[in-house]
Amino acid sequence: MPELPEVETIVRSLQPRLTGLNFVEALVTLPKVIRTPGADDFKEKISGKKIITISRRGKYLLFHLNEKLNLLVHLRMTGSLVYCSPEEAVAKHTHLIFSLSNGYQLRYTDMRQFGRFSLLPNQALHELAGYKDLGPEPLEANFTAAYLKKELQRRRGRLKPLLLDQTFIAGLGNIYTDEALHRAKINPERQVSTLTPEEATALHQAIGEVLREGIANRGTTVRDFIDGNGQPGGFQMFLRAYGKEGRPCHYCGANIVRKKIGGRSSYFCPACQKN
DNA sequence: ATGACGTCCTGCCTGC
DNA sequence: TGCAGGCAGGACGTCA
Repeated sequence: MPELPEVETIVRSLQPRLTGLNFVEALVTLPKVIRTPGADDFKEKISGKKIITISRRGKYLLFHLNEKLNLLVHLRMTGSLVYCSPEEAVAKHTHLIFSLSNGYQLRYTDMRQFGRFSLLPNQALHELAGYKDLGPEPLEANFTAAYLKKELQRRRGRLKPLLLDQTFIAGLGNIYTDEALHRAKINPERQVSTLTPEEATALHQAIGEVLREGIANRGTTVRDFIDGNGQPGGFQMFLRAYGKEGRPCHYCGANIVRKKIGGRSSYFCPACQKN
């Protein structure tokens, strides 16, 4: 599931391949993946547009095109965007194929069909539900420990669901949230209001660490994730909590447990991360 | 306003 | 062995 480090990895792998190329044509075989405008409009409007650059915001990929247009992509759970030769066999669950001006293709494959594409002018982008209310980027300088402390004070409820809330922090998903909480030694069910300043500082530190290490290792491939060249990531080798049910804790050796919190599987050490 | 829950979707895993 | 059913999960809509 592409979270911030995986999306960043995709951006970095596609950027040198796609910058300066034009979209020639879009072949849409599953129209519902086009969120806005309609699939027909989408195909017509994207044809001939030039890719100026590619960036990331939270878990969104953003293709900046000429004529002030943006192609916004959210890969959700199982989506992938791969740059390849038109001669390569088309993978199962491929729903969208862009032909590029150098003869290559950019293909969108998504087993669960949850991913979505939007083609929007600059202004409409910042009015789009889900995008407009994104919280701060956790690797940007303005996401400080002091900021996190202050924001935690005005929120209620359990910590983990809050960290997954994209309007609170943009880009964290289930994997990196569990890893950050484990490193900070904070229980995912802790009531937000009970966090001490020291814990908030530790959490801030841990979030930065796991995201930076995730990016340095080109993302986490538990099952599906591949980058823009079709290559898996490497951070799964370094996971300490996520998916480690029954395995010894990196810090104390106690068995990692799994528990549903807010409808999501959460992995944590019951000894290090006491509630 | 806020939190909880259902929805989308397919492949994999479990249990009979 | 084969099949049915449950589970996984990000974001968003709906409901309380």
